[in-house]
Amino acid sequence: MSKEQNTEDKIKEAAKRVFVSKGFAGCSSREIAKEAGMNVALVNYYFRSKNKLFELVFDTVMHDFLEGMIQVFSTDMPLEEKIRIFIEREYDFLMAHPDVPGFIINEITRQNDCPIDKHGMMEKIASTGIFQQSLEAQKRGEMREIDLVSLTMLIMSNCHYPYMAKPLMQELHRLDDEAYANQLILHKQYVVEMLINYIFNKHN
Amino acid sequence: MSKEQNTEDKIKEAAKRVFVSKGFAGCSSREIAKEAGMNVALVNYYFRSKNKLFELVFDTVMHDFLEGMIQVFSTDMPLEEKIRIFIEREYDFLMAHPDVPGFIINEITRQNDCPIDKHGMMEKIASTGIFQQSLEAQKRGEMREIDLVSLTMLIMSNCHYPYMAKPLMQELHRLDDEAYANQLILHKQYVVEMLINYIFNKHN
DNA sequence: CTTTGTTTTAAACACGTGTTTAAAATTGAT
DNA sequence: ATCAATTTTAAACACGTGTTTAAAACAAAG
Repeated sequence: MSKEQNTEDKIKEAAKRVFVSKGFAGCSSREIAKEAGMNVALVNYYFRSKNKLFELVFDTVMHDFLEGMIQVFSTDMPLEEKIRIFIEREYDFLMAHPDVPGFIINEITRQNDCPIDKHGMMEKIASTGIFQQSLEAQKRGEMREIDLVSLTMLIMSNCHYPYMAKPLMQELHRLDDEAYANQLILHKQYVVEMLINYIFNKHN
Repeated sequence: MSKEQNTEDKIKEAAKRVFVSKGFAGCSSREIAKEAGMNVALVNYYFRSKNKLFELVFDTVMHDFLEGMIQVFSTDMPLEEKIRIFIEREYDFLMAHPDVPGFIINEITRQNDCPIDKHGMMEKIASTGIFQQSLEAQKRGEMREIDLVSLTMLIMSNCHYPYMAKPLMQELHRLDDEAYANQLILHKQYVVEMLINYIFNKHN
C-alpha cells in the first residue's frame, strides 16, 4: 500500500489487524506498537488508551461490515436478486476479511452494555426499504411468510458461519487451507440455491 | 447440585463456567479460584497450570459437544429423521449451553497447532455409518447430490450461528432476552423445514 | 495425644500489563 | 541558525498476571 500514510493511520491499521485477529483480550498494547513498527508510548500519544483505540477500530470495522448491506439493499433490484447478490457479495467480502464476523460477535459478547449501533446503521438499513419490500413480496405471495428476524438470521448464518468455523471444519474433515477455500466457493452455490428456493418457494 | 463433590471437581466446574463464558485470554487464574470459592494456589495444586486446566476443560466440553451427534447418528432411523432429530437436539442442547459453539471455535482459532481431536471423535462419528448412509441415499436419488462437507456446514451453520450471534442480532433488531428466546424456538422450525426440503428435494 | 500425610492458605517471585513522565529527536517558521 | 512546537523515544510507575514456596490447618492412624 501507500507508504505515504501518516503515523496515526499506520497505528490504526496495525491495531485493526491485531485486534481483529486476536481480539481485545488476546493482545497487548506493545504488540500493536510492534506491528505498527514503533514505540508503545506513541500509541497512547495518538489514542489516549488501549480502550479508546479499540473502540475506534471496532466502530470502523462495524461500519464497513454493515456498509456492504446498505449498498446492495439500496439498489432497485427485485428482492430475489437483492438477496442473491447480497449473499455473493458477503462471500466475496469474507474471502478478504475472514475473521471480521467472529471479531464483531466476540467483542459485542464481551461487554453487554456498550453502544454498538453508534452510527445508527440499523436505521440506515431499515431506510433502504428492504423490510417494506419483503413485506410487500409476502403480501403478493411471491415470498414465504417468514418473520424478518428469522430471514436475517437464515442469511447471516449461512454466510458467516462457514468462515467463523473454518478451523473446526478443517479439523473435522481434514482439509488444508486450499481445500477449504475451494469448499467455500462450492458452498456458496448451495447456500444461494437453498435460501432462494426456501424464501421464494421454488421447486428444485 | 450436590454439595458433596470434592475440591478437584468444584474447581474444574468453576473453570468450565469461566473459560466457556470468557475464553482463555479473557480470564485469570484468580478469577477461576474465586468462582470456585477458594485460593489461587489450590487451583495449581490440583491442576499444574492454567494451561493444563484449560486443556482438560476444553477436552470435556469438546467431548460433550460431539457426543450428542454420535448418539443420534448411531440409531437406526432413516436419514431424514436422523437429521431432523439432530437439529432439534442441537437446539435443545444449545438452549442450555448457548456459548459452547463460540467457545470451541474461538479457542481452536486461537492456537492453530493444537491436537483437537484427542478422543478420535471424528472417527467415532464416521463409524456410526452416517456418511455411508448419506452416500447410499444419494445413489438412490432420495437425497440431493451434495458433498458431505457442505452438508455438515449447512446443518451446523443454522444450528450454531443463531446462538453465537445472539447479542448482535438482539442489537440489530432490538430484542430483549425473552423475545430472542422465543425467536429461537420459532427459528428452529424454519431451519428444520428449509434443510429437510433442500437436502431431500421436497416441494412446499 | 502424637505423628504422619494430605489439603489449604498467605506470601512472595519474576514478569507482562496499561499508562505516564520527562527527555530527546525532529520539524517548520522566522 | 534559532527557537518554538510537534513527534518520538526510553524509562519508569503501579498493578495484575501465572506460578512457586513454605508454613499453617486438617484428617486419619498409631
